[in-house]
Amino acid sequence: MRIGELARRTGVSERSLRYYETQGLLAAERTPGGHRDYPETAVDRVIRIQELYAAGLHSEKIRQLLPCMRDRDGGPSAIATPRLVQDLTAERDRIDRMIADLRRSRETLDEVIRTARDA
Amino acid sequence: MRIGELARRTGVSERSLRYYETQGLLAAERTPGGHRDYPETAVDRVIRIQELYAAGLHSEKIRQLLPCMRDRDGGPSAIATPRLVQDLTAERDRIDRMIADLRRSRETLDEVIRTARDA
DNA sequence: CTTGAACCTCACATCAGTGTCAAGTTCTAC
DNA sequence: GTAGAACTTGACACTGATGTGAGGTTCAAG
Repeated sequence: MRIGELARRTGVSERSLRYYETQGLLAAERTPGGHRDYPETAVDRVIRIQELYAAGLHSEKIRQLLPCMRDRDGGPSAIATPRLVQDLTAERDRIDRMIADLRRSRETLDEVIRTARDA
Repeated sequence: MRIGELARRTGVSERSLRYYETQGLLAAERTPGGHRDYPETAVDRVIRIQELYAAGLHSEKIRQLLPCMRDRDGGPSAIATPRLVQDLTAERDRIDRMIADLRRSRETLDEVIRTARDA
C-alpha cells in the first residue's frame, strides 16, 4: 500500500511516516518510480511505534526494541541483549510511574468536574 | 521557605519554579530584598502542578484549574465554569486514552524483557 | 565588615517529533 | 497524451517546558 493509505489507516501523518523511515523504524519497498510501497503489516507496526513514542521512548530505543517484539504473525526476530533489557526495564519502571502520575491527575480532574456538576 | 528548599523538597528545579510563577501557577511573598518566600502549602501545589504537566496539560489549563481544586487544608476557592468543565472532561478522556496506550507499551516492553530473560 | 552561599533577572539554547511549503516527478484514469 | 491526484526530497518553523550562563544583589554566619 502507498503512504497516503497507510497514513489514513493509522491516523499518522505522511510526514511522520517518512520520518520513521529515516529513523530506521519502518521500511518500505519502492515502485520503479520511487514511490514507497508498504506491506500490510506496516499498519500494526506504525500503531505500535506511535504508542511507544507516546510512552516517551525515543527513536533509538524503539529502533533497538522493534526487532525483539513478537509480531502479529510470528515470533521475534531477535532477542534483547542484556544491555537493552536493562534499558527497557528502566523505561518500564518510568512508564509505571507515569501511569501512577496520570491516575492522580485524572482523579484531580475528575474531582473538579464532579464538584462543579454537583454545585 | 525559599526557592532552594522548595526545589529540594519537590524535586523541581528552581528554573521551573520561577517559570511557574510567570505562568500564574505559583505565588510567593517577597523578602525586603526581593527573594521569594513560599508558604508551606507550596510543596503540595508544586507537586500537583508537576503531575498535571506530566499529564499533558498546558500552563493555561492548569492556571484555570488550580483554584477549583480542593487543597489539602480546605475546599476549593472556586467552582469550574461549564466551559472549563467541558475542557477538563476532554482532558480527562485524553488522559484515559493515554493510560490505555501506556499500558499497551508497558506490556510490549514487559514481553520483550520476559522473552530475553527466559532465553 | 567580610565572605560565600543563595538568590535575583535576563537572555539564549535545547529537544525531537511534527507541520508546512516549494519545486519537481510519478501514477492513474480518461 | 493529458489532467490532476498522489508522491518525492529538502528545508525551515514550531512548540513550550526546561537547561544554562552571565552579571549583579541579598542573606546569614563568623
